[in-house]
Amino acid sequence: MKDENKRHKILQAAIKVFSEKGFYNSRVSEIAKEANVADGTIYLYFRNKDDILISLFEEEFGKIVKNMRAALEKDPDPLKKIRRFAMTHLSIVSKQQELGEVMGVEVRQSSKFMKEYINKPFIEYLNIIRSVVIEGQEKGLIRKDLTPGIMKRAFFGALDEMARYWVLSTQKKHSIDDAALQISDVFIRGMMSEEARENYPWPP
Amino acid sequence: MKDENKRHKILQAAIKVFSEKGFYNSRVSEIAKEANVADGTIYLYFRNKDDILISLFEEEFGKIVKNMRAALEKDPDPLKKIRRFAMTHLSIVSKQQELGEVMGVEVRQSSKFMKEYINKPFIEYLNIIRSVVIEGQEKGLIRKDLTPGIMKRAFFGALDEMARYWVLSTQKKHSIDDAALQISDVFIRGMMSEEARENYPWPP
Amino acid sequence: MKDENKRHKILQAAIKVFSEKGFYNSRVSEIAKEANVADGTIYLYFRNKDDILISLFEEEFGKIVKNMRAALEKDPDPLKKIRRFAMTHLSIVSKQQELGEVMGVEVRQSSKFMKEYINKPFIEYLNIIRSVVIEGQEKGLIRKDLTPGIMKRAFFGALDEMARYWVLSTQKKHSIDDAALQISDVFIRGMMSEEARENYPWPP
Amino acid sequence: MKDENKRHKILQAAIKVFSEKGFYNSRVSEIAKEANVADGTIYLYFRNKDDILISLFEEEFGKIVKNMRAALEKDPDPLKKIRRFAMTHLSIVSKQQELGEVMGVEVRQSSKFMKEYINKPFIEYLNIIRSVVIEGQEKGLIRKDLTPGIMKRAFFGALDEMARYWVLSTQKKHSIDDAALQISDVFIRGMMSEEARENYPWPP
DNA sequence: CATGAATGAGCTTTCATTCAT
DNA sequence: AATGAATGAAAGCTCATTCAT
Repeated sequence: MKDENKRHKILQAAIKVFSEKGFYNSRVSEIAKEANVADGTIYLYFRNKDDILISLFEEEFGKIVKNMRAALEKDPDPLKKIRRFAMTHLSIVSKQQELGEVMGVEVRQSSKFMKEYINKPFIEYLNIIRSVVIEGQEKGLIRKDLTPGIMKRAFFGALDEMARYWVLSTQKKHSIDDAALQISDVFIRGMMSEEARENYPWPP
Repeated sequence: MKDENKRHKILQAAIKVFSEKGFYNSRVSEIAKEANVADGTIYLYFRNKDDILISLFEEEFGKIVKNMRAALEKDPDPLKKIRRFAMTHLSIVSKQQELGEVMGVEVRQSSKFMKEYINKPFIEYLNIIRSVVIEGQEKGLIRKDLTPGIMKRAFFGALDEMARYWVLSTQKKHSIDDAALQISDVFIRGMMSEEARENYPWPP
Repeated sequence: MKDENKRHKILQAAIKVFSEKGFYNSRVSEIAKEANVADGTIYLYFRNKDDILISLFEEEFGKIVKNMRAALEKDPDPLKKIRRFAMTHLSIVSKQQELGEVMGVEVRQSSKFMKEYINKPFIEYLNIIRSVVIEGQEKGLIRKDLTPGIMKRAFFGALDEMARYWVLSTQKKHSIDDAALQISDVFIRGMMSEEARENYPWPP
Repeated sequence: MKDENKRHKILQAAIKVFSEKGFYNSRVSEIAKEANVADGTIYLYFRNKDDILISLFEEEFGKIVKNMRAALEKDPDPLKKIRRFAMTHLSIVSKQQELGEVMGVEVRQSSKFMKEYINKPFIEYLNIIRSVVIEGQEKGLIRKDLTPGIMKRAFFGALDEMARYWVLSTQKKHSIDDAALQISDVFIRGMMSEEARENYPWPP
């Protein structure tokens, strides 16, 4: 198993095939064909079909988590971080549509057993939002009566549903950036503390 | 009618089985067993396995849409309608956990062909939110720079992600009502127009 | 699973196919074809391919054990029982050549796990010989310094090797009855006690 | 010779692996691993997997035949030769358990095509017994009404079944030497001519 | 209308064998 | 000569669907 490159080729092929047909309607042989390898070769790099999806999440989602963290470091302001999260998230999805499709569509489908595996990086991703919310609360910018654990899911859910729509719809009605701005704007205003609203008006 | 009753029994069985194992990991024979009918009987009422899921959505979702419309009519105030939507949505999900699970988990998984069928009642459901947002904008309560089509998805997505978490998690950390209140509160404050904020303070 | 007859048909087909190609070189689809059923039908009656072989042994060998016991009851004399065992054994094998082939050839090949299952009726069969030897010893006809557990295997092995040769060879050099007589004769004379040799001359 | 040495290493590995799992449940890659060579290397020394087993028999069985012949030469007396055959056979099996296991278990399993190859040295081995029987008959020690071809199979079968039991059973009930003595003793007494019994009493 | 045994297409996965290095 | 990654044919098994009863 010299060829780390081949593993990557298979994962890329899997993203494409899964995004087109969904996990359960995808055939291992289609992935092999798309990756220009023999069916058997897949099994040199992955234990089984499930393992392809799991690896996809662990590795690709891992990268995304890393990139997101890097993107947010630029902004010291938690409120701006929220906006940036939205922009970055939807930009990732729009740039890697197929990956986005697999993420958004497939995360929820697999058997509950698989969900455990998949959830790890996913929860990590969600917790980026949670950290920002907590940071905002500590700095007095976000209302303390809001539960960070609820906010992280609400915000992610809002973006994710939007992304799914955008990715699946053939004619893109709304600009994806516009959606990111509107959604983050609503969340920021909605979560802002009273003091912040006076001293630190939004939009900046 | 004996007929209609058996069809219903099958659909109820399908909800249970799909919610436990997911569509692709459910066997037609399991649904038959759960419904206390023979495998073949299923095919007297449904064209095929896909048709069971499609019918599930059309019929069960249809009821939900109807109930939601009825629930919102009680409130003339668009902002309160938003809160009520959240409360009702999460209450439906928590009361009919299995159906909620199927809705949340399965809507997104099936082949794109099926999605079209499933989408119809789903879009209708989303458009309830859209109408409320438009109504709010017309009454000057909601900012006019927000796109109703984006808001409907963002709000639904926020609630849905929360519902999914709540439904799948074994130990329910957050009260589902609390989540509904916080999420709707953030959206209402976030979407409110400047004038409304002065004349019509939130929470009421 | 109404049709007990169909199960039997499959087992008969399996005997034929296994005897021709050996267990590992037999295809489930070949058995299905030979039995005039669909591939899937096999799995309504048997858990898997292994289960076919296991069932074959449990059921067919069971019958043989029963028949052998019945055959031996006719003779009160242990020495004559030994001869009859040989005659009956080789006659079973020669009449049901294919079954004999599967028995002789396949018993020893399967994984050690399977062997346990298969061994049960086999040991039972061997123990028929053991009982006869013990009976002979009690009656003073067979030397007491011979271990019944060794004799049972030696005698069975002698017959079995002969049967295997006879079954596999295309041109049958030796008459199978002649072989049965010679082998049992050698064992009887060889195991006889000194007193028996005087009072109870062999052949009778 | 480096070459011949590697070939030998592979055969030794094959004996080990085949004896543990059986031919069909053994993987070529396992043999390669056990022999510390690459998978592909095996195919420099053997045509295919079947060829490994065939070579095993031809070469290892060949040695055994040679050793057995040498062992028997020490005894001029055919009856003693029979006893020595039993002792030597079971001692070989007990000393080279793994090889014995492969011999006993695998000889009979492979496809009929393979059997032809395997049978050659096997028949040769059997014919050692045959020669002894004939020699015994010529010297008037063994009854002339016994067919040497039947006796060779019966005697070998008796020993082989014992060996198989001894090799496969984890707790060895019977001493292997004791078994060899008892079995050969029964055969010798059983085959002895009347005159020999008087002039040449057994045991010597 | 209802049944459930039977079907067989089609899937994932394995593994003996090859061949570029 | 030696390697071991790559191959792809082939097999066991599943399960949606049918249809004789």
